[in-house]
Amino acid sequence: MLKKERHSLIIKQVNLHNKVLSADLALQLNVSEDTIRRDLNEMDEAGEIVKVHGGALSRSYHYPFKYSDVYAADAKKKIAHKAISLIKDGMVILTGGGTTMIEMVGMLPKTLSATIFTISPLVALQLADHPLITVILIGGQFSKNSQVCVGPQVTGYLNEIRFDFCFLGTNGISLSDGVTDSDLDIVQVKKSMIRSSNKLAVMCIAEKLNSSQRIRVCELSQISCLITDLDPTDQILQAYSRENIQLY
Amino acid sequence: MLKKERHSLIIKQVNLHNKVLSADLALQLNVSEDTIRRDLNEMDEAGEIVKVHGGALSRSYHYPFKYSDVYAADAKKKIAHKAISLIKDGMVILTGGGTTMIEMVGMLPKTLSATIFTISPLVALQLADHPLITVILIGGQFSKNSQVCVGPQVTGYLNEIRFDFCFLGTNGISLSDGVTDSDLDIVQVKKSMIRSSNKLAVMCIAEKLNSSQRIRVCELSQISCLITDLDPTDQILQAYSRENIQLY
DNA sequence: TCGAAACCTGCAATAAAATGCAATAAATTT
DNA sequence: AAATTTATTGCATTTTATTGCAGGTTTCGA
Repeated sequence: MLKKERHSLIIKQVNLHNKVLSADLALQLNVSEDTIRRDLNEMDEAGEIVKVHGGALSRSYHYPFKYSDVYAADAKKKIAHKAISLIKDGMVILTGGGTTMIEMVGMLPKTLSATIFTISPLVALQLADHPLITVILIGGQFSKNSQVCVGPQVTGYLNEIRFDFCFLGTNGISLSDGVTDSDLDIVQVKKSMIRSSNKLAVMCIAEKLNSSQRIRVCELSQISCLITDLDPTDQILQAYSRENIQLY
Repeated sequence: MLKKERHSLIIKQVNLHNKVLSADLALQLNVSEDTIRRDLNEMDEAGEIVKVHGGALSRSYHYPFKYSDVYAADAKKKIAHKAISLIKDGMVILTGGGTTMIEMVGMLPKTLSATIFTISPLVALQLADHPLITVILIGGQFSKNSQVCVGPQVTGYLNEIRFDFCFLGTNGISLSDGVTDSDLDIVQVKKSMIRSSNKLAVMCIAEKLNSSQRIRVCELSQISCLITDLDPTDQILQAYSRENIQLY
């Protein structure tokens, strides 16, 4: 039994059950628990699973989305705060998902009246106690990774409507590649979202600036506003300003 | 049971009910209350929940609570458990919202493969870590009261598809009025859901049996299965059995 | 204020992990 | 092909983690 072979079997197990016990794996794969532990540690290093005492968990299981966002929470709050200033009474807005977005809608003033279309169930739920905002959840296949709706149902639906403003979070933005993402389904939806909106605001924490993912979402020229946790006068941002992007 | 696994389960409970009691968790997860307390303390440290005397609260929603208000999840668990036994591999299922429903999908065995359409964002989210179930969230206007999607978008969409089974919770069911509800938007959606499904399973806790709300959802004759927390042989249920309803 | 319930602390039993080491298996070089 | 290096594995030992329990203390709600 090759090590790689073992690893792929372990991944399968983890994906299927969301958890594995070292002892079980040792028995199944007919190696010592020490070997399994070493395997799990390597796979944890590689980010494939999360090693815990006694075994391992799938990443999605270990970090229940809602609270994984202690990460860079301050930055996201700052961004959310700036984003809100762009929203005016009566606007029809389209939003993606992500912790920053959830943070943002949670901070919307109770006196603001607007219509928000979203592909994110969490965004909708967050708005459940807002008195004046009408929420339309755009349905489709639910992507378990990103916890938003994707697929042809979503893109087809988006074709029929025009929005004032589209708010998107991103994991990659750079001068050379524009806005990029790692999941093809998401990218297709984001492209539709951008196409259907008059203006596009991209929200990005500073550390993701000038980094790229695999798949292109859009060019810099399509962005109206770039919202980061940095000061708009920050050196790093000036190159984006030259692309006709309004900085916040 | 892995410690982190327990933590994940606890977070789910907290998100679902906004609060948990240590004693309940100890029973459910089959560990001592001391262990639960240690878990809750750690999770509080990590910022995932808020520990309070007697249990824990969700971070986003921590109001003080008394010992007196214990949520009656037991009945709902029983119902959920019975409902699951109706679901077979490969089925295409439609579900409404409500805590019982969320409880149910959370308990679905990881080896079950099925397609679940739902109007409830919470149901979709609850299924995010299920390896084999395809989730389609049906979009539309998000109803803030009931936390599900309603409106013409939903009913229109439902017209196009046929489902094997529809699962609905209800607040009112009686011999004279059939299934009833208090929210017109919801009722319209429920009617569509029933029309699009071959079979209808209604889930109802015992105390709601033989009670009526304002607006009619459907006749008893349209119900295939009635799932309660009572024993199917219970006296109260026999009248329903005479209506050709299968009792669970 | 009182009694019950929940809490905390330290302790012991058990289980899992880390570490160092030797044996074997693969890969690489000569 | 032989020799050398490197990687992998299992085992023994030590260290750490997890858990339940006993006890004394605090908190809660009536």
